[in-house]
Amino acid sequence: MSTATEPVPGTSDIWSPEVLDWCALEAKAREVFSLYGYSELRTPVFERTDVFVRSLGDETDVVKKEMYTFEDRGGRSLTLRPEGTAGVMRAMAASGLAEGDERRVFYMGPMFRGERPAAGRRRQFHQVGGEAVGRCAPAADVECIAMLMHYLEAIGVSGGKLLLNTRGVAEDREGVAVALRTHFESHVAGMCEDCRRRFTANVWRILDCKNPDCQEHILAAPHMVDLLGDSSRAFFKAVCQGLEKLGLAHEIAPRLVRGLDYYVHTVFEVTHHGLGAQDAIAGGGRYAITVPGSSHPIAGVGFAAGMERLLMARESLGIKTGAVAATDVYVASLGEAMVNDGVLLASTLRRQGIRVMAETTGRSIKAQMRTANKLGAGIVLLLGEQEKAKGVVTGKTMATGEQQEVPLTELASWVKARLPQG
RNA sequence: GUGGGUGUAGCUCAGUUGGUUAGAGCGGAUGGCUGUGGCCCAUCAGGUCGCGGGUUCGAGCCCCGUCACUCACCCCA
Repeated sequence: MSTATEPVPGTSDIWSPEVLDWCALEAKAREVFSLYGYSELRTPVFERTDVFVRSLGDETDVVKKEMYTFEDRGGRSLTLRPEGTAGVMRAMAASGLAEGDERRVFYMGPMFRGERPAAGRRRQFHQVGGEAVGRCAPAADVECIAMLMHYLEAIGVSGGKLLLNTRGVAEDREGVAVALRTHFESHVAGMCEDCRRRFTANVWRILDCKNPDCQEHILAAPHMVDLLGDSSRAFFKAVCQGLEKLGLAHEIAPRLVRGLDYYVHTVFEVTHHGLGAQDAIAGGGRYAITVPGSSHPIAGVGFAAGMERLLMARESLGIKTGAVAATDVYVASLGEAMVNDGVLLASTLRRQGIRVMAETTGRSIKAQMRTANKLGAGIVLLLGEQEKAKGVVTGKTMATGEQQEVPLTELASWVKARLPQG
């Protein structure tokens, strides 16, 4: 409510039980990705700025206006990672990736972009992604996409639409650019300001423009696939065939180019209805990235999925992790003098693997019972002067209301026998 | 960065054409005779009406600014 206690715009506090949904996404990621030979990699949350500028391309929106960049005390320019791939490639180069070596890693964690927040868009958001480097082959792309679709299925996100396109090999790009410029040359004057700039800076991106004034010319533009050389076309065709072989439905999206410059060949996106205007839940493609300080480009294919959006998709499908009771057992201490005995009792039971909360103030028994009920405790253990004198506690099963005196020596097994899972 | 919507109790929201002590539901605390939860009843706590100016005899209601949230554009996860 108060401005001072509000988290910074575009960031948020994630409380239980929502955290349980996050844990479920993370657990499934580790489970599914390991089936494909991927291992987890944790890279720093910030990198030297040029790691991103060089990898993503300095004409991209991310680099131009969305990065959180700052100087450290030594005057180095550092940047909070706006995506995961660049850092992963830097780590690959740092660890010494041998020629011909193949590596598969996955990651998950926060990313940062200084954009205006909206539905499904935060300044700190979270991605789970995977990268397979060292092989440039259509089957590698197919497997990467297959793994992503497998993951979506595993977390219950059905109904996603896979969009596919190709950007071809680097050698073809100049030819494509020339063809696109030729097409747009006569129309560019009547197009939007961004497109006029893109025309000289990065023609490809014109295809991405959503401005209605530009649509007519964009729709008339030649399709990417038709402008590419034979080898690029063959690669793309092989990817499509591979997906068909696995029964993975996909739709060719001729104008899908994606926002980052490092992509070559295959690019893809998975969209999902019912998320609001930001309907992409995952995206990726094949890339060739030369990290600063390294002479060879690293070839790979990867994807990233937005965890917030996966959660939104799941919610729109009615999937929700149920709230879990805060505790199984509540120790009610009758009177302040009994509190320490109650705390000791709780401590003992926890060593037996039982979830216990103990009264700390010795309020009225009524108040304690209300608390126990609210916490969802299945069992309440009452500890008063009477019980202490006899070496027992009064155990009450909340669902039935029945209660009995239980000797301390038998307490752990008595409780365990009455817990949900035994 | 641009535009729209919103901002009243911990939460969800009422609040009449500006009018005096700002309300409800939920939640919370306590109690309903000796040491017992849920249902019910009662009492209590809790609000600088986002913040700052202005208009007015008088502002939660009107005006301006500002901050925040939210949605959309741009772009993407």
